Amino acid sequence: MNEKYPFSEIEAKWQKHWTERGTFKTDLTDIAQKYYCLMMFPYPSGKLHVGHGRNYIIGDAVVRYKKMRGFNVLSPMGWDAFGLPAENAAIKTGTPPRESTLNNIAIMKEQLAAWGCCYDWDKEVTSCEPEYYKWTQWLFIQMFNRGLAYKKKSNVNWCPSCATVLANEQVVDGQCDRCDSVVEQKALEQWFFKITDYAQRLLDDLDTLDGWPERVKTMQRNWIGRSEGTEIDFALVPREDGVEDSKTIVPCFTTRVDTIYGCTYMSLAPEYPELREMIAGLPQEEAVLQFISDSAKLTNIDRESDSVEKKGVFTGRYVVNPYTGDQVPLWVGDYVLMYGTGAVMAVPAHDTRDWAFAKKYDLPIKLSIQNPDKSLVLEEMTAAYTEDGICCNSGDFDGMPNRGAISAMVKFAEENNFGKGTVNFRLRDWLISRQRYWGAPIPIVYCDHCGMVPVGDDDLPVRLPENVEFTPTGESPLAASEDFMNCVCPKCGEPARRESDTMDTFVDSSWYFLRYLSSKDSSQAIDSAAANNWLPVDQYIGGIEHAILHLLYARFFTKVVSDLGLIDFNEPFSKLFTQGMICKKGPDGNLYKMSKSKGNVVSPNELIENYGADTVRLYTLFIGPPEKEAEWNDTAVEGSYRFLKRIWTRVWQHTEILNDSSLVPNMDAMDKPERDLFRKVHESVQKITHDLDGAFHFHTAISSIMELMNAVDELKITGKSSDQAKAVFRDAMEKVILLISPFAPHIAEELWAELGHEGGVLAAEWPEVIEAALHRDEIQMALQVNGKVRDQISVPSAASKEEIEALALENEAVLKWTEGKTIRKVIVVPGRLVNIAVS
RNA sequence: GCCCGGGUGGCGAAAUCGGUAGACGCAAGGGACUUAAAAUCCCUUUUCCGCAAGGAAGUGCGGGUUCAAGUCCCGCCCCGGGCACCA
Repeated sequence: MNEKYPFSEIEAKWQKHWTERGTFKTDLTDIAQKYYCLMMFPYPSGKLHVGHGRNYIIGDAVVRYKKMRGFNVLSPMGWDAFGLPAENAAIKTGTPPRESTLNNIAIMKEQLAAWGCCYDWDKEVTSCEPEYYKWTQWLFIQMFNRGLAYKKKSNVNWCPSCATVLANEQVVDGQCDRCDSVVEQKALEQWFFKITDYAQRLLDDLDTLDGWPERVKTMQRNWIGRSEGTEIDFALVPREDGVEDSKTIVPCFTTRVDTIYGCTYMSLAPEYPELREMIAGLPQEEAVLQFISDSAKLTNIDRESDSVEKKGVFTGRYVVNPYTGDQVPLWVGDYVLMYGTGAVMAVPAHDTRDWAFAKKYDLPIKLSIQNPDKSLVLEEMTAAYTEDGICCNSGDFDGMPNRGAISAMVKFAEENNFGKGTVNFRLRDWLISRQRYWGAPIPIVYCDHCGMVPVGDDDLPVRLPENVEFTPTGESPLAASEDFMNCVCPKCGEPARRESDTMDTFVDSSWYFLRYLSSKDSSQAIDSAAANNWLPVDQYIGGIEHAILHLLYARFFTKVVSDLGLIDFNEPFSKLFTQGMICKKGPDGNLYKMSKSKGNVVSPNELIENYGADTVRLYTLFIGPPEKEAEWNDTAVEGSYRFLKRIWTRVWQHTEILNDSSLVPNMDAMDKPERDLFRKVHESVQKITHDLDGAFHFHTAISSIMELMNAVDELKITGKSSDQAKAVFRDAMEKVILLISPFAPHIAEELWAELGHEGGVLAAEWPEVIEAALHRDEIQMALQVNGKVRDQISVPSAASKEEIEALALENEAVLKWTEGKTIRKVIVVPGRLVNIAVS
């Protein structure tokens, strides 16, 4: 053994060892104690930085810990390889997306290995490879056949100058990031997945996810946004010029039907399908058309925002409030989005936004809820009254408490056939088509005779053609490839055209965790038996930024695949851990999440070279609570290095003692310092095990190991120490090595072998707590007077509350601070403190 | 704007159930060892008053509950994540 800590040597040695022995290859048939640990697979963006590393290091530490606890752990890895950046790079540099992506994968794989992060690479998936996307396409077809994939018109960001669809990321302050033209909203035929059919199940099943962070479940609940309300049909008043409308009913959804007698106008979304027809030829037409095109330049966030002033325009048309028979004006409002029915009734007296809108455009306001002391006077109101109260001006419903009136009003609507009680969700269907090249082609064929036809199973995959022009031309890149577009109809065999859109990359990542179990199986998408054995995933680990979209889509896919009968579970991930991001100050001095574009990335390569992977791992885990964001500090890395070196040196100094297996600790033979260290060992084991099994608090686990090492050093062991002292020291050092091994595996393996153990640290058992070792004869307690600590006393651990109180009351400091005062109360908290309240 | 988090020393942070605020580490200062440096080891390190003993204040801000509040309640301020085509 070398006095110096030769990290490069031992890290290379053990990484090779793990690979050669297949330590992380998982036998899928052994499911008695299975543990599926999954880290969100990365997008191959280039080089990994230390911010990415947090995810994999946390995962690897969990994998190693669970292995030591005897689990058969599955830890696979893959690549979310389709996406916008590779396509943008191709436009810029000319390197085909496939080439740059595969390059990046090779680099990132090496980096993972250099970190000591180990996976079962036999099960690797790469979403841009035909072997994978064939089955993404197959799943699309299953959904199409079940009516879960459908087409409809929808708005997209459109750059009129580039003649191309833009991703939200490419729109900066309402302008195209390439040419600065003002971006518009343009309605195009798009593919959707009917996730709204699953809204209720996605909501209900959140209650079963006990292993998910509460905040993620809350975010999903709010995103799904279930609300109970009423759908009411307002009849469109016929035009005076006799032109007939194709639709004469304007349905709207409201959660506040109790206010409907105060409805004084109605607003439509600018995208309302029949809007143009409704106003054609009216004097208001020009103004409305102008308004529609102005609204198309606003983002949804601005349109929904309460801080941006809402605009609207009168259509010239009226609708009838079916409760009152009154005609109310029909407006268009930019705050109304084309979701749900695309129409909202407006009650200015009882809705803040309607109040502001009515005041701005001088629309009538009508009171329909009176407050409990009946003191509301419309003329004196300065804001909408949104509290509960009593219905007024509401016909037969007058005098009813407004909440109670809702069911009566719904009943009335149902009896008179103009409305019904219904449930509305905020969740919208998932738009999955992209007018881009670098994605899985949507496997649909358009035939003049047969219409829309899914590609047959035998003809899958629909391969992405190479040699495609990526530069924007106004069409999907695939549409320009005649070889790709021309095909024959799977049904009638006549010449047909392919769908030229590709799928959202979220589709690829919504089922990869199912594919790992049979990634090489060319006969089916999912091996049902293997999936049923291994899923749900026991532990999913990834960034909080995926709290809603990815996790919701993965849950949706799992339910669909379950409905297809391919799996017998409903939720993909039993436990979820969301880690915080690593941030660092950028060149401008501000703190940002680590990313290439902010110029604040720290590469692991140099750090690993200078300090070793174990140091980088230890520091990454030590930086702070893993669920919170953390700021990277280059100089603090040194501390982790020093600690590992210290462990190394201690073993090097005492190899003789540490190799003497005849030294066995015996609690009866220990003197006080030995007994204290022995207790500390077991307190540490208890604390660290708790940290790893609970909240994944690696940072406090590592602190505990540091404290334990401080305690070990206090024993000041030498060759002349007693056998009992040596035995306790030896026991403590073995525990230190085992406890640190999930975090710093290379040095742990090396030292474990140095101590004469065979079979590797992963095969060693995780230390068990000896309860008796935790016992103390005396405990320290604080003495407080009026909540301020005035002294510390040591009391026998078996002392009763009365005995402790008596000891406290005769304490000198207590006497001093209570002198001349009246003792009101004495509170004894065993094991902690005594508080004496005086006045 | 809406939804979800967060705010504790010079810095990263700890405090598991309302019970001794600042564990552990970084940085800084002092010292030992050394021809010297590195490495290592020891000491100090929330702020203010004090030679000291000791005392007072203190967990973003303002209020409240309690014997006791970083922790619970009400109202603000600031920072981060998400907002459906970045992944």
